[in-house]
Amino acid sequence: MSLELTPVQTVACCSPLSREPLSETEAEGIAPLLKALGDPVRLRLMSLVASHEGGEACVCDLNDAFELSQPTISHHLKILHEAGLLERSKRGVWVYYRAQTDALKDLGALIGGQGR
Amino acid sequence: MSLELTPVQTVACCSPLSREPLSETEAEGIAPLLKALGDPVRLRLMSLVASHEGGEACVCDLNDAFELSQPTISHHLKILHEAGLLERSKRGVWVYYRAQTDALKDLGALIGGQGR
DNA sequence: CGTAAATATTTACATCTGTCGATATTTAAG
DNA sequence: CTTAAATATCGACAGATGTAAATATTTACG
Repeated sequence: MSLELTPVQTVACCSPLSREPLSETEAEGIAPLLKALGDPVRLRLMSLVASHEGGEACVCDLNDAFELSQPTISHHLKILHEAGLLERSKRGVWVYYRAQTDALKDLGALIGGQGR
Repeated sequence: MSLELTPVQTVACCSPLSREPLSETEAEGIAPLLKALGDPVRLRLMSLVASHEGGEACVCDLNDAFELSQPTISHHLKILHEAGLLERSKRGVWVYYRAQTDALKDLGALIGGQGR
C-alpha cells in the first residue's frame, strides 16, 4: 500500500467550490482529476465506459470508437486510470475498464454544489 | 452577437456522462470547461470568486492570494473568462469577476449525474 | 514451443501551456 | 496634462501534452 493518495481519493475532501475557498493543497489534489477529464478524447472514453452496461467496457471496443491509434487510446486510458477515475481489470487477453462512479459523483458535487 | 458558442453555453446540452456516451461534438464543447478548471491556480481562483460574497471578487484581492506575478493571474482569469465560467465587469480602475454559478451547476450535474 | 491477438511501453516530435519581465492601456486624481 | 495605480497584452522560454510508429509484453491456442 502507498502513502500517496490518488487524486480521486482526495475529491471527497471538501465542501463545494462555491461554499468556501479551496486551499492550495486541496486544489492541487483535485485539479488533476479535472485535467484528466479536460480532453475531448478522454471525456468521451470516460462517458463510453461509464454509460456502458455494468459501468465497464473492454479496450477492444473503445479502440474502435475513435480514429486514433491503439497506443494513443492506451495512453489516455492510463491517464484516467492513474487519476483514479477508471479501474482496470484483465480477463484473459482482454482488459476491462470500470468507471469509478463514486469519484464522479463527488467531483460533480464539488463543482456544482450549492454555495452560501 | 456571435455564432460561436462559448464552452459554457454548451454544457447544458446533454444528459450526464454516465447516462449515454457523449458525442464527439459534445465532448469537444465541454472538455475546454474542464480543462479550464484543471489547473490548481485556476481552480482556486474559481473557488475564491464563487465563494466570495455576492459571487464576485476584485482582481486586486485575487492577486494577493497567490505568490504569482500579476500577469500570470491575469492570464488565468482570462482563460476562465473565455470558457464562460467568469463574467467580467469594470468599475473605475478595478475589475470584478463574477462566477457563473449556473454553468458550474450544469457542469456538476453532467459529471456527477446519475447513470442508468 | 511457435504463432497470433490484445494491450502496454518506448521513443520521437510538433504543439500547447504556465510563468515572468517588460510594456501598453485605462482610469482617477492633482 | 502629468502622474500614479490597476489591469491587460506581448514576447520569450522551459517544460508538459497528444499523437503515432516501432517494439515489448501477456495470454490463448495448436
